[in-house]
Amino acid sequence: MLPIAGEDSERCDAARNRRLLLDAATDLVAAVGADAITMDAVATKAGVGKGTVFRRFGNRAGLMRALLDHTEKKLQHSFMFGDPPLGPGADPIDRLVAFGRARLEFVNVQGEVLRAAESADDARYSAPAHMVNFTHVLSLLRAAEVDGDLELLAYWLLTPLEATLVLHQYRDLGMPMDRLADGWEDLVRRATRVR
Amino acid sequence: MLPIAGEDSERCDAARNRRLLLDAATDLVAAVGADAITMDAVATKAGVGKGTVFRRFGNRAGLMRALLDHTEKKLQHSFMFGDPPLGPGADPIDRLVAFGRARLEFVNVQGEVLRAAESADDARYSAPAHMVNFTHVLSLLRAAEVDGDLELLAYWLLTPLEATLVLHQYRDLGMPMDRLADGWEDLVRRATRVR
DNA sequence: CATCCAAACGGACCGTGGTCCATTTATGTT
DNA sequence: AACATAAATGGACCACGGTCCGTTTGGATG
Repeated sequence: MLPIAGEDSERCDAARNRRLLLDAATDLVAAVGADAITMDAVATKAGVGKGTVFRRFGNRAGLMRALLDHTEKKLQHSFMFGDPPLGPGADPIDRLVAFGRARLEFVNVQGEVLRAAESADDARYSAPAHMVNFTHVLSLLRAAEVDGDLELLAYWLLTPLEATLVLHQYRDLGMPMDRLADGWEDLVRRATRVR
Repeated sequence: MLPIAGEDSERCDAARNRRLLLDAATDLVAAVGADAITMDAVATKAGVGKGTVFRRFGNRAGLMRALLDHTEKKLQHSFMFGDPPLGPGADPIDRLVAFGRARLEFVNVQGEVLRAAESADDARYSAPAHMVNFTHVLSLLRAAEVDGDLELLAYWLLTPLEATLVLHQYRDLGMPMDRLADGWEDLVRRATRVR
């Protein structure tokens, strides 16, 4: 059998279990919060063995990433193909600002899961989701003809949007999201001002 | 007995065990690297029970923080009382730049331990060491009469110096430290340019 | 339908971080 | 010196992430 190009053919029982696991995980997140979830609990709730969870998702962070996948893809689609100012057509710097605001909103909603997904220790900055964001920011910086070390700048413009930091500022320090968003816009405009 | 004000009186056996543990941990870090160290191993090597390790340092990150304490204090002393451009006397922005360079050098040397100390999940940005750096950066920004949301700016200027990111850029991506340092200086000068 | 095997499965098992509490010990008081 | 007590100790214990491997199963082939 020839698998359709790019399609990840998965045995049907495997696919069914993936769904069971994602549904179970979603329920548990809603019930007790992402931080309190154990892999055992997910497996049990889905009615499969623990080994299956790890075979599917690799580790805890992988499961969290999978939970975010759908939403993350939607966001990616928005800034790649959606309407301005997020999507193509608007001024690159305005798009960048819109990206940051959208990302902050994302963190505001999916915060806990996002933080759990980011805590992959090793592969935090090489995770696909981060790479997509990085590439996007970098290309916007280039399009805006900003000068300087744009790769580094792209990395550093993304760090203020990381869930761990944002959640700390928002929840522990009580900084409103608006403040973070406005501050980020200000940072972007300063950092990208052509010399 | 009245403990001397501010002095943390510690029973002498406790103090002795603290030293034993720190020495053991230092040796182990040198021998196998910070990432490979287990709390059991430290306890055993020091000849004490595991409970003692946790009583002293709270958790793994706490032990790592304790390992860094001496060096970290020296760095703090340098930028608070040392010679310019790191210490007082120089232009605030120049001091800020010097701070970043010194910090990057610190990460370059103590990278692994620093990363292990930062991964405190919850209390990463409220750790004393981070607070000191934050306060310092904030006061420099104020001294330079930079405008804008200086608190946020202080947070965001510190994130490029975090061990996890720096180690990724340096080791995984092969970015030389000089590049990071120069890039950071550039970022600082842009972000602090008075409107 | 019978055969075959790569893929998937599940749960026992392991290592490690962290907790608990009965026991020991340092130190100030009488 | 004997006592009192708060602090310190240590190691059994627990929970959770992650691995391993003998067993089961989907589904392609003849």
